[in-house]
Amino acid sequence: MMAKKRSTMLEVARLAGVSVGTVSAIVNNSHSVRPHLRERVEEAMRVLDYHPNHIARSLKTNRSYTVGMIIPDVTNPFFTDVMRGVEDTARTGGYSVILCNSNEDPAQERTHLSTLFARRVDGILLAPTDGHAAEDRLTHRRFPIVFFDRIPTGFRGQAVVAENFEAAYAATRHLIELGHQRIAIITGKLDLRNGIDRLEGYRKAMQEAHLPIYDEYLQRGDFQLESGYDRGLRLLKLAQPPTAIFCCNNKMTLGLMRALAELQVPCPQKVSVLGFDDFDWASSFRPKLTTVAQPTFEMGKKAMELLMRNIEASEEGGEEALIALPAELRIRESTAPPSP
Amino acid sequence: MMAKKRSTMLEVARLAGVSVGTVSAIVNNSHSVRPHLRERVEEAMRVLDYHPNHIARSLKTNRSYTVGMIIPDVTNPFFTDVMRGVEDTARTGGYSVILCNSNEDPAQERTHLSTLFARRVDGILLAPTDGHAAEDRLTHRRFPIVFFDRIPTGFRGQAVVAENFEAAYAATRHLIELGHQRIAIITGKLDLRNGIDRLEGYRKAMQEAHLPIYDEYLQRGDFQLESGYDRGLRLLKLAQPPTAIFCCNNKMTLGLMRALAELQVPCPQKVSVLGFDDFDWASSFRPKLTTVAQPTFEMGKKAMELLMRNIEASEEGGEEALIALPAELRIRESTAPPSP
DNA sequence: TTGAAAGCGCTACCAC
DNA sequence: GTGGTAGCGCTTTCAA
Repeated sequence: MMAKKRSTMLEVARLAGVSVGTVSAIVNNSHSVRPHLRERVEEAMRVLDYHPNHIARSLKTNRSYTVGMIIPDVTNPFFTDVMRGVEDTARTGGYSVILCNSNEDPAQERTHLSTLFARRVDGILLAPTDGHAAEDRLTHRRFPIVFFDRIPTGFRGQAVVAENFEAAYAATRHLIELGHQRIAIITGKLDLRNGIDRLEGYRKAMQEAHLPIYDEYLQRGDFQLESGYDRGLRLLKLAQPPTAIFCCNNKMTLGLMRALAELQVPCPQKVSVLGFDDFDWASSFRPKLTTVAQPTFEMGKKAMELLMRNIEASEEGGEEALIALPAELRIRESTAPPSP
Repeated sequence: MMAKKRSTMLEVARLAGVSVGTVSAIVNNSHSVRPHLRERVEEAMRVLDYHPNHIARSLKTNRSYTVGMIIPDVTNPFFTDVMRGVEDTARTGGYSVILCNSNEDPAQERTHLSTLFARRVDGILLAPTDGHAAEDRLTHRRFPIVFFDRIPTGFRGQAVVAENFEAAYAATRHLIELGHQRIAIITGKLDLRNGIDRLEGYRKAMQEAHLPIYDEYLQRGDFQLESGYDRGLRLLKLAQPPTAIFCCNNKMTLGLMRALAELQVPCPQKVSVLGFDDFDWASSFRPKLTTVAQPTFEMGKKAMELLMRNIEASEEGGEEALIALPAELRIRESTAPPSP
């Protein structure tokens, strides 16, 4: 069941009684063609069900108009929301995107990276699984690559992220203003700058308010559901449990909520929960989750725009660019003043 | 910041003092080459950091080793779970997958379809947004395409789906056995076979139990969150509301739960909820959701395997194939006997 | 076993 | 504005 033989530009040209150059001009809108010719050509394309052969074009132009996007977790709505922004922008710019899932596994990330190079993608969008992706980047230096959401510590290059520090600061402030004093945090991976920045935002707010940060209140997670569940359990079983928990991403927040339910700890009556990342489902929860909403679609859009500029730029362009997008605190029902 | 110029097969050939044919033979292992030549060539490839140009090969062989996958909603974990199965299998077979999001919009679906054709993907995996995709398929007859999850009514071709009828029947039976008599359903799109089959499974169980199906209890949704919310509200505000609701996909179930919360209707005390599609988050809910779990990863795997066979098959193969995978009822806390 | 050469379908350049 | 044509890098005959 092979694809049936497709018609070529030459066939279209013959049927319309013009040259391939003219057909090409019409397909690419490269220069103007007299209306009646254009019409005839368009008719011929319709008749022959002509679809331009992208492969041939790529060979000639040395551009595949395809980019690769590697994300750590396809089942996380944060990343798929970003993907929507990427795809939207890509389509507008005439690019397709090959989506790869690294499953939070550095080895899979590497494999995908080299597959993408072999496929001659014009550029790559990457949310790395750990802090070592920079090395890969160096290996392929001068190749258009834009990081998003997550960037390795000490990274220099092009990236689009949220204002993680500011957002975490604002989130913690909200908890403090509610009257909480015993505020815990479940952090993300700390070899990634978003993980660190969120922790630092929390730290600054706590210090400013002269609130102590107990070691047991600082739980290190890894952005995955299990770690939220596990650290949550640990926190709740403390002799002196926190009255509020700031949880650094959506998956971990889900795990945390599971832990609360299991221990029958009422939220927000007994403990307030504030999660990073908003998602469709956050407001379907009981209680509705208070969250920090990142501008996901926007992040994808900006990242893809940056990448396209990057690709289109001449050999020169190696300029660094770190775009930080503001996030928004959405106060709902999972945060409340501590019970007396 | 263009990718740096890559070396070509001709350059390798020259450096090694052989012809391009010989280099090609070595790269593809197509026929044997004398050891000392092979060595010289391999050395040259190393020196020049040669990577075969996949694009040029595709142009010649008319195979891109890329497939397209079109799903209606990237943010729906059901589809991304299927995607994981697809990607896994694709990688093993040497294929890459271009993921496209139609956003439940037939127009976007069409656009993607033609982009994919232009890119000369070797085949397509499709979960259509409506019942008309078949037409497109006819247009591109003999092109390897495998449907999954959703298939247009009256469709003939290759597809992988869940045993929707059986699963819906079992789900409804569960509700009936719990003692419910007033059981409502929020259906999916009814021009898609999965939507219909789930409705029919429900219908059969109801009829067998001699339970009436009131018109107001049969609410037609469209697989999107809003419709679950809206139909849920409608159902709950009925003079005689149902004591159990069977909701035909995950997104709508979320909407339904939101409606319940808003109206402060306790679940399962006042009304039981049984949702189609299981997902990570289902068990983080309060109450934990009783669901029908489809074998998502498996579905992706099977669909990709079918597609690859399809692609590899000679012109002959037009055999139809409808693979139906069993689904599993996961009883948790959102279903209980009706209150007296 | 190896080399020479003809394209794959398209773009881009140069005449006209 | 339009047509002719030379490749892009590779695979694949066909001779030698």
